[in-house]
Parts: sequence; C-alpha cells; structure tokens
Amino acid sequence: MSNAYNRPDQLSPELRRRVLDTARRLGYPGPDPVARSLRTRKAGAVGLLLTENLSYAFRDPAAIGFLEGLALACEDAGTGLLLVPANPEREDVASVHRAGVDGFVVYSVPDDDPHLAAVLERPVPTVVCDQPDLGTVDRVGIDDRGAMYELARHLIGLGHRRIGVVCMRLARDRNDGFVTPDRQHAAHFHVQRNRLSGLAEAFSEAGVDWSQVPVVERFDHNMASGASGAAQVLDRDPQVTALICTSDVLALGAMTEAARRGLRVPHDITVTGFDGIRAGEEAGLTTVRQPVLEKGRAAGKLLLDANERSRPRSVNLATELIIGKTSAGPRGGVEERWFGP
Amino acid sequence: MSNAYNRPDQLSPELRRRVLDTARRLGYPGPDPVARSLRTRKAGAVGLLLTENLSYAFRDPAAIGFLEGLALACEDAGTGLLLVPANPEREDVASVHRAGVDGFVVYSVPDDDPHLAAVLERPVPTVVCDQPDLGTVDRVGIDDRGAMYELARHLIGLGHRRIGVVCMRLARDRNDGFVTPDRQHAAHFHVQRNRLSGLAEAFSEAGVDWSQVPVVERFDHNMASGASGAAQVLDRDPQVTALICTSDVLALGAMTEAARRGLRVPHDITVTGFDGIRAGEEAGLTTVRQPVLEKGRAAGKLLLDANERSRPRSVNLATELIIGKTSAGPRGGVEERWFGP
DNA sequence: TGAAAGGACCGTAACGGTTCAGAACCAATT
DNA sequence: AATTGGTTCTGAACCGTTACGGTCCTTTCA
Repeated sequence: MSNAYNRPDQLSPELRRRVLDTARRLGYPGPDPVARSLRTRKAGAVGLLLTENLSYAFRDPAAIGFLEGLALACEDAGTGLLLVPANPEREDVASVHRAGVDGFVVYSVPDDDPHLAAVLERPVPTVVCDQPDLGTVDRVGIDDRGAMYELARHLIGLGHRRIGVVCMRLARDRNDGFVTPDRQHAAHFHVQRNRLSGLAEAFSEAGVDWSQVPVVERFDHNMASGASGAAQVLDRDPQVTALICTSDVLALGAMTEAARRGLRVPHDITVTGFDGIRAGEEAGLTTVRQPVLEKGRAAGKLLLDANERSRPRSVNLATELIIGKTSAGPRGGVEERWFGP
Repeated sequence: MSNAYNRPDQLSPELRRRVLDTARRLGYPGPDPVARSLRTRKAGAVGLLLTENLSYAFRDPAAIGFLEGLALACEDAGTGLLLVPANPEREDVASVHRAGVDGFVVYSVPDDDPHLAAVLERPVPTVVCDQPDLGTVDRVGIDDRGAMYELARHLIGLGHRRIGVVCMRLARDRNDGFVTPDRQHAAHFHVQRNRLSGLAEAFSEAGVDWSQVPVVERFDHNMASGASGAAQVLDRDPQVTALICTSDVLALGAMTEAARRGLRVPHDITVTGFDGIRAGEEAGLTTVRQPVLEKGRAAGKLLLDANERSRPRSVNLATELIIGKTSAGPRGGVEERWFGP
C-alpha cells in the first residue's frame, strides 16, 4: 500500500493501478503525514521560536529579513518552516512541546526564557541566533559589542561627549524608563547587553562617566517607542548632542521626535541606529549594517546539515559601520576645535 | 505515564513524582509531539500554501501584511503556522502531502496549480484567498473586478482614453511581454483576470477599443518588473497618458521608469497601482486600498472555527479607492475640455 | 528435470503516545 | 460478612504508516 504511493518500482504497474483504484473507491485520502512522521522520525519542518508574538515576525523589518533568509535555506532543503507561537506574557511552554519539527531556530529571546529552556530539553538539533554561546548548540550572530564600540568611536571622534541612549527591552519585565547600571549589566537580552557594553567601554575610555549617561529603555519595538524614548532623554538632559539608539526603528522614531522639537539632524543633534534596514538607509541614517538575511540563511544551513554530533559551531557574521548624514560634530563646533591649531 | 504529564489529577501526587523522577533518570525527553498528534488527530498547526517560493512571503509587502493578519489569528488560537514550500517551477506536490497540519490556507495561487489540487484532496478544512469561489471550501477575498472598474472610472473621468497596463503573471508559464486578449481571458490567476476585466469593461463602455490597449505581463513581482513593463508599454506607444498597474509594487517601478525618461508624474503621465501598501502611500500613489491584514486574519478565523460541515462560506472585504497625487488629467488638457464650454 | 536465483507480493511488528475498560484496593454502609 | 461506592492504578487496544523478512512464483542455467 505504502509502496503503491511512494515506491512505484517495487511493484507491477498493474497491481499499483488496482491498489490506487480501490483506494480511491474507498475514499482513502492518501498516506497520513503525521503517521508517516512518527514512523520515519522526520517531520519535514523546522521550528522557529522568537521572543515576540507570532505576528511580530511580520512587523519588524529586521525580523522579516532574518525570516526571508531562513525561508531561503528551508526551501533549498525542501523543508517547511513552522512558526511556533510563544506568547511572552504567558509561560505557555506547551506550544514548544507540541511542535512536530526536526529542529529549532531560536531568534533573539532572553537568556532566561522558559520557551528556550523547553527547546533545549527537546532531543532535536537547535541553532540559537543573537544569543550567548551556550556551548551545547550551534550559534549564529554578530559581534554586537565590537560593532557598537566602533560606532561609539566614530561619535567620539566627532567630538560627542554628552550623549543619551535609547535601547530595546533588556529583560522580560516591562520597564519603560531609565535604566540603572545594575539593570544594564544584568540584561537578559544578549544583544542589548553587548551593545550597551560596547558603548560604555568606548565612552568610558574617552573620559565620560557612563553612570551619568541617560539610558532609556522601551519594551515595545516600534517608531513610537523611539520617539517617546528620545523625548524622555531630551527632557532629562536637553544638552545632549547625540542620541544613540540600539536599533534603526528606534532611531527613526527618535528623528521624528527631534523634528517635532524643531531640532535639525545632524546640525542640532546627531542620531544613530543599528541594523541597516531599508527605511534607515533611505533616511541616510548613520548605523551599523548587519546582514540579517545572511544570518537567517546561515542559521537554516547550520540546522539543516547538523552532521551528527559534530561539536557545536559558532558563526559570527561581519558588520559594517555606515556613516550617513544623521551624524556630525556637536553644535557649537567641537569639530572646529578638532581641526584647529 | 501520559497521565503523569497531562492529567495530574488522575493520580496521586506521590506516584506522579515517582514516575517523573524515573522518567528523568532514564533520560526521557517528554512526550513525543508527533505520536501525540497521530493519536489525538490534532497537529496544532495550520499550513500556508502560496504560489511562490517560501521566501517570497517575506519579500512582498502585500504578502507580509496578509501573513501578519494570519499570524494574528493563529496566535489567538495558540496554533502554529507552517509555511509549506511549494516551488512553482517543479511540480513537487510531496511537500503538501508531508505537511502535518489541521487545515490549509491557500493564498493566491493559479486555478490550475497542482499544489492546490493536492490540498483539496486532503481531508482537512481549507480556506482559499484571492481565488474563485470553489463552492466546496471557504473563501475570502475582495471584489477585484469592481474595485478596478471604479479606479478606471476615475481615470476616464479625468479624460484618459489612451492607456497602457502592466500586470502580474497571468499563468504558470513565464510570458514577459504583451498579452493577447485570449491570454487575458484565460488567465489562471483569479485576481489578475478580474482586475483586467474590470478595466476592460470600464474602458470599453467609454468607447475605447480594448483589444488595442497595450497590456504587458511580468512574471516576477518587484519594482524592476514594473519599470521594465512600463518601458515596454512606452516603447510601443509613447502617447499613452496613463499607466495602470495591477499592483503598487509594479506602479512604484513604473514611476522610476517614468522619472528615468524625464516624464513628470502626474503632469506628463498618470500612474496607478493596487493594494495600498505603505511605500505607495508615502509616494502619494493613486490606488485601491485593500485590507490585507484583515484578509489574513479573516482567513485564519474562518479556518480555525471550521464548524463541522457548515456550508462553505465566502467573505468579501471592502476596498477603498485612494486618489493620490499620481493621477491627473492627461497632458495637453482634456481636463480643460472637460470643464470647458 | 532440478536447483538456484531473482522478482513480486504480503503479513507483521514497531514507532510513541492517548484512552478507556476494568482490576485492585480501601472505606463505609447494610 | 457481604455489598456498595469510590479512587487509584494497570494493561491493552488503537491511531496509520513504513521497514523488514518471508512466501510464492517465475525464470535461468547446469
């Protein structure tokens, strides 16, 4: 029976025809994929776990790029891509247990996410993205710390010393406001923690007291958050000469807030982002470009040729500092001093 | 055993603890989701079939919106979303057979797509989007014909009689060039067929010989296609006063081509789109807005409360004609004549 | 003509859970 | 002491497929 469908060479055409005929007559709907998966131990799909609601995957430009790359790898291998619902509010780990997949890709979730723990307990290969190296599973990411350090050096070179920062959520709890040094250090999102630490290092080296730098956190990741975060920084210290955002989306929001206050970018204030999304490019944003599509594709490739117990691999992709037209020397001209006598 | 995990009330806490303990000691990784699916006849996921490569879902703005809506419905119901790979080049129906899902959403595939046929043969509920009403499964879509008719009336009112059309692929075979009336009529993509027929009706009523109107087809759906399609129309008839595109993406491409030729929009030439995507809105595109997100959400809802053999439902969502700043009266001023004596 | 070889076909045992019937046990009632 | 009622626990059947090994029949060659 199974052979009639899947292995036509194993039986005579005549019998095959007869089997298929009676199958149709009996209303047999074809082999059941679930039963097949049980028997063959192959689900033909990889699962994707991300920190946000499912639909976030289609709202955030960077996530979309990542998913496109991952989908590219999947279609090459002919496997499906299962988006696993993981509501960050509830600790609904059941969805991870219910997912019939051959492996997981975990995209930027907090270190202490119960869903991540649930994935790691399942006996399937896993690739984590934008996470610390767990040592036990494959990883792909970038050097967030180094990239942000480089961006900070650029701003320091321009003369900026009095800055403000708007970052994405640092932990699972909502904290829309200023961030204590403790919270920065203990941040559960690897990416944010490293970007902040890159900034802290560069500015500390340049003689800035990092503990005095206003760092504002936003739970939701969209332009409105960037705008309100920038507003909070500017309210606290109207003298800042640069707003450093840990994502392009936040930076674009910050620019609308600057405009609302009549501040010209970059003449009155410098704004920078991180990611290198299309909309940022169009706005001429100074940022760090990271290859989001390649990241997704690399994650898929890593997962799909998980060569039986090779040691866990760790891939770092290259980033590129993009100096756009949203960064310049601080108003009043430290720039002049820079090139002066 | 199963009870220890899923039905704690069915056994004493003491036994439960003992079972779980020895399970852990034996390295038991928890219940296997596939076996569970087999037994319970629930996969906990819905499948999405679309006409393009998997990654297309993350490249096309309208598709992204649709998926966001679908994901929204899925996360409400706590089900996963499985993207089924369906390479349009190869007739690889196996991926449909292998998908362990509780239902399918089929998004804008050609009438004669073998993947669609394979889905319909599977004994699971199905919702088709942007497809003709099959009578046997649920459907959600818009009145493509009526919406395009309305857009055409707007252009006719402005005085346009000499027009050109750029449309998306009409069938599974690649035909990057002019479209015969036969091919228009026999188009296998419901959406494109209806949009063209809405145009044909309106312009025929206005005294235009539709068979003389240059209609150019493009297989790939991106801005480059819109640009080259527009070029082909303008090469054939440089006198056209309006370029009607069957999607915003094509229209944006057409506008770049117009700019390249030094034609000002709308003064020298009118360009219109269809969909109502963000980038079009920013460009002030005259278009038909359709609620892509709502469409996805409606499809998901329909699928997820498939109430046991109710008659197949058919949902039409409302569209809205958006008159932007890319449409105006034809150069040389039929507009004047229009308002003249 | 008989043995060996090969091909076509068929029956059965997992795969790993869930479910349900009924056994075993204990306590309370008649 | 026997019946009843209730709870906890055990075992077996079933979900639908694929892998495997065995039977049977046909062909080939000594």
